[in-house]
Amino acid sequence: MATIYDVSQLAGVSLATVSRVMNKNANVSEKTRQKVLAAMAQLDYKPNTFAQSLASNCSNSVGVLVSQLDGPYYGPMMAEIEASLRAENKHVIIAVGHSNAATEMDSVEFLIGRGCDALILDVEAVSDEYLIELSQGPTPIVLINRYIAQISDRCIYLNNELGGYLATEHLLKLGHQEIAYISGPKNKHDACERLDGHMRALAEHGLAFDPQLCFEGNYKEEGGVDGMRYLFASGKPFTAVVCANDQMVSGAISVCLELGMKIPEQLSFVGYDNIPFARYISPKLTTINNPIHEMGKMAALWLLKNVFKNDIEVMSVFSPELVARESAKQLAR
Amino acid sequence: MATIYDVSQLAGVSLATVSRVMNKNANVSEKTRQKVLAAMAQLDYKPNTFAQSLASNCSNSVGVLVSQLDGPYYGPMMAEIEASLRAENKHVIIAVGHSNAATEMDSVEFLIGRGCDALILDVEAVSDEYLIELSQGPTPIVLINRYIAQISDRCIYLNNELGGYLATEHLLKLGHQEIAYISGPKNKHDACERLDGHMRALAEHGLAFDPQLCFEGNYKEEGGVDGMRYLFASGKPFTAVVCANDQMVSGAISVCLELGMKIPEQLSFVGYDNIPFARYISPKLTTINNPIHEMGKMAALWLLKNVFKNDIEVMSVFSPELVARESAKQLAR
DNA sequence: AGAGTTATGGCGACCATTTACGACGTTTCA
DNA sequence: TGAAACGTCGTAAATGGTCGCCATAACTCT
Repeated sequence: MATIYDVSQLAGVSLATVSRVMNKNANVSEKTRQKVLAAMAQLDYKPNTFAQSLASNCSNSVGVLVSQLDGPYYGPMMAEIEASLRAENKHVIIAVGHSNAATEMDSVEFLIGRGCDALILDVEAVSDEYLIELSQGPTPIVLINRYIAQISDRCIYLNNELGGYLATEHLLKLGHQEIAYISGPKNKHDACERLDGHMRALAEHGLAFDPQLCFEGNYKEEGGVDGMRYLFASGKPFTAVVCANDQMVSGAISVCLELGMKIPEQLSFVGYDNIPFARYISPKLTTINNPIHEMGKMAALWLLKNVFKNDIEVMSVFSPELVARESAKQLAR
Repeated sequence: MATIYDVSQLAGVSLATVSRVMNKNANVSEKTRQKVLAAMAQLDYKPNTFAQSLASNCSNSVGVLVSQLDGPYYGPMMAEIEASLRAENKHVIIAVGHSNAATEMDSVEFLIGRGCDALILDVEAVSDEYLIELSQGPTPIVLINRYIAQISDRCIYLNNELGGYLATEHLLKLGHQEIAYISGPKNKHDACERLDGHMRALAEHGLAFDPQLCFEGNYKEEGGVDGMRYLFASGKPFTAVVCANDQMVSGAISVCLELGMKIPEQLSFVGYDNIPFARYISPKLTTINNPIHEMGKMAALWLLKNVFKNDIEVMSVFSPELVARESAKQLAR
């Protein structure tokens, strides 16, 4: 493999000049530039990445830590992150945190130890304090799907509380008064925020929140299954169910269909996330749009601008929006 | 940041000895070992990854190239790859090929150029010859979901032809004779193989393959939607549909449900892949199990064993299996 | 005591970048 | 004409862990 030294020999210039040609931040005459370029082409020269990283202390890599890789949620986000960074020749190193504090911290250490220039974190279990301290370290971080006031400029998130509010408000507008709720795990920030929104919507309409009509699911299909069985077993009446994500809605609906119920005629459902499948399951899900892929893109662009100093414009913030499809229906009187 | 030199000074030994302690492949007396370890702890010494990579010409990273990151298919595979490699302190760099030959080759170059020690490739557009040549290069590769005879030891794949056969055979056993087929893109290997299996099943049962009952979809939900509309418009009679993946089944079924049809009473469906959602959509999908996550794990373990020389046992091969659920039903006479 | 084994040190190669410094040569302007 | 300014390019050192090779020691076993 040809080295920069070989190139300098062939071109008849010094090492420094070859480097100057490659990192076009210094003045080099056009004539020497061409000589060097020709020598590089002739030798099929490719800079040694390891030596570049050592000397410049920059690996051109970004670590991305997500809670999980399976499931419908993170794929679109990863896709956007990869595309945006790849376009600027940065590579993406992935790690999975499994929504566990120890694993999340271990993953952060792992990524930093591997020389990532910056991190994109979607973490749920780790404390605010940890992240604030981390943000003061040498490796820049961006938080996705989480808001911490002290480092708000590094937070790219959706107002989950508002989303939860919109979901329940939609049902209230359709005349529903007895609304059950299948929550995500209470140790996850977004799950709590969504539930808060639900409770605020109830309160603003003068309705009491009934803890017995609230079930803590696991954000997976089984969570919806379990939640639905719990709600039926509770004996409490309800005409609509809000689920904290679409996967749990699909599990919940599958239970109802197995019991021979007609959805949404007998029971209305509202989900959250608007995963790609939401429009293909039956009935088509009414849900809250969660532009997770755009958030991924925004995180990547933020890093390109603020860490890699690219001259890129970063988009503005977004809001949750209701997507009304078929799974929620006007309450029959 | 402390360097290996600082450690050697504090411990009163040479650089070489410190290195020997870290890379426990040489004889070091227990006494010096403890001295060095103590010095490292005292200085909170962390080896510089970049220097390690430069000197050892090994980055402890594996490049993973997949066709896409969104969709339900690759998430589980990535999750297993990440978990298996992470357990051995290897990191995963991702790239997306978009089923396009130029992009795939570019991505391979990108990953190799970044110093990956090995590659896991799920590529569809690139030619066999390219991959054979690549396999002879300095960077080891493993192929997922593709079989090339000349490098069969590096291929981790499922017999797609057999899977296609099993799907159609299941319907034949249920009495169906007029079976439509919604294929994946014909430029993808696995799509062709699955279709081959379908045709073999028909042939073995003395049935002719009718090209008019075959539609080339795009492996996404819309492909199923388009396929279903095409089939209905064709005017040809059919009692069952095989789709080359589950996403297209869900699209196809959604068209039928919109038309007020009863599934599976009026039309049977068999899918392929057994994606997580398959059991939560209504009706629950009868499909071919595609253990893509296990294949990911196997690819990772193969690399750990053959490239990183870990003493790990790699699992054996797998076969496609039919998962009979609700979307296919005995033909009423 | 001599032979064999184990432990350790020294050294150079690996290789692109950055910085400081200086040496030219050319241009510009007083 | 002389000096200052500027563009261009070279030199040299530091960055930092690994690995192989060779040279010493310091043991252990007959």
